Amino acid sequence: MDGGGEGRGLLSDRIRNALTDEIAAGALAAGVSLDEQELADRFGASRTPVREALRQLASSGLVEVRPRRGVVVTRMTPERIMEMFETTAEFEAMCVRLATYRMTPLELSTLMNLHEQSAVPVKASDFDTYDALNRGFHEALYEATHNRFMVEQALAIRARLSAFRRTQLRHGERIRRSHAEHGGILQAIAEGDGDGAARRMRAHMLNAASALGRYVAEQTGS
Amino acid sequence: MDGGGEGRGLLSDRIRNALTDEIAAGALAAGVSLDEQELADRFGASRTPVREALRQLASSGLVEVRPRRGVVVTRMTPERIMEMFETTAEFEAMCVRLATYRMTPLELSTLMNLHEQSAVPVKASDFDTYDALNRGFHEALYEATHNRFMVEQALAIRARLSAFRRTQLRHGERIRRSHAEHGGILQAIAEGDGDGAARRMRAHMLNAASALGRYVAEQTGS
DNA sequence: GTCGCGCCTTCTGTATACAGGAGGCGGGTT
DNA sequence: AACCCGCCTCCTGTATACAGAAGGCGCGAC
Repeated sequence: MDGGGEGRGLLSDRIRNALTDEIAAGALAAGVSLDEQELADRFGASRTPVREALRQLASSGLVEVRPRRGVVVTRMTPERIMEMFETTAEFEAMCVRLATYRMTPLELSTLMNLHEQSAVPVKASDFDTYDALNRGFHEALYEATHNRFMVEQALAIRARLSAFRRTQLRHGERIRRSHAEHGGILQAIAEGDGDGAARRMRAHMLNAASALGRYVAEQTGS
Repeated sequence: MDGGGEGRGLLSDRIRNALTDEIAAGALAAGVSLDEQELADRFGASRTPVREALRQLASSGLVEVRPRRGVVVTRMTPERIMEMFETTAEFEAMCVRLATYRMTPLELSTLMNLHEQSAVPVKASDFDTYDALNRGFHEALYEATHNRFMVEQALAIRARLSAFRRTQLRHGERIRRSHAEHGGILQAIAEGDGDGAARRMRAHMLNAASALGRYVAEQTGS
C-alpha cells in the first residue's frame, strides 16, 4: 500500500503534477533552467521519468525545451497571460454560441441547476465551492457543443490557464459579479440568442481577466 | 555530414515525424497497437527515443497511451474528423474576426499579395504550390490577430488536421472555389467587416470539410 | 590589454539493463 | 465439459551506463 492514493499512478505522472504545482505556485520561478539530474535526485527517481515529465510539461507550454540546451520554465509575461485569457475568452464565446443552438432542454436545465446551486457559495463567499461550480458551469457549456474535440480543446486551454486562475476569484466582489454574468449568459441561451450569449461570455471572461490583470500588476509591478 | 538534412535533429523527433507520416498516410491503421521494441528495431534505435516520440504523438492526439497497456493509434472515425474540422473552422473564424480589427495595412497588403500569387497555381492546377500558399494565407491571418498564444493554438489545431487535409484539395474544382472564397474573406476584411469575414471563413472551412467528407465517405463507406 | 582559439566540464540524448504488472494459456477442479 | 486458478511470458516503466554536443574557462597570440 501507499500513503493514500498519491503513489498510485506512474512516477512520471506524479513528477509532472508536482512540477506543475511548483511552477503554478511560483516555487519554480519563470526562466530558471531545470537540471534533469537535480530533479531526479530531488524526487528520488532517475532521469528517465523526469525527462518524460518535462516533455509533457513542454507540450502543455509550462516549460520550453531547447534541444541539447536544457529545459527552462516558460517566462510568463503579463502580456502573455493576457493573450491566453483573450484566447480562452474567444474560445469560450465560440463554444457558448454553438452550445446555444445545440443544447438539449435537459442540458439547459442542468446548467440552470448549476447556476442556482452556485448562489449559495456566492452568499457565503465560499471561494473553493464556487470555483468548483464555476468550473462545472463552463465545462457543461463545452459539452453542450456536442463536439468532443472542441470540448477537449477547451479543457486543454483552460488547464493551461488554471495556474493563474486560482487566485483570480479571491477578490470578494468579483465572485458576485461572476455569478451575475453567468445569469446573463444563461438568459441569452434560453432566448436562443447565440451571438448575444457569445458576447456576454466574452465580456465575462475579459472581466475575469482584468480582475486577474490587477492582481498580476500588483505582483510584478511595484 | 549526413544524408542531406534529414539526419539533423533529434532522433526522437525524426521518429515522431516518421510515425506521424505513417499514421497520416494510413500505413499504420487506426487501432493497431505500437510495440516499442518493434518500432525501435525498425528505426534502428533504442526504445528511449521511440518512447519519447510516442509520448509526443499522444499529446497531439494521434495515439493513445494506456498506462502499462501499450500505445494504440487513435481511432479516427469520420465523425471525429468532422468535429476537428468544425473546431478548426470556428477557431479560424474567430481569428479572422479579430484579425480584421487589428491588422495593419502592411499585413493586409501581404495577405493580398499571397492571394494574388496563388492565382497562378490555381490556373495551373498545381496542388502542392497552392497548398503551400494556402497555408501561408491562413497563417498570415493567425499572425494578424497579434496574439502569439492564439497563433500557437491555431497552428497546433491545424497541425492535427494536416494529416487529413492533404488529400482534400486534390479535387480539381475545389481548388478554384477555395481561391474564390479567400477573395471573399479578403474583401470583408478590407471593408472592416469582422463578423462578415468570420462568417465567410467559417463557410470556407466547412466547404473544405464537406469536400473532405465526400472523400472520407468514399474511403470508409462502400 | 584584448581578442581568439582550444581544452575541459557538464549536461543532454541515446543505449542498455533490470523489475513489476497485464494478459494469455494450461492444468486442475467441480 | 465448462469454469476458475495459477503460472508464465511479454511488454511497459524505471534505473543505470555511455557518447557527443554546448558552453565556460584559461592560455596564448597580436
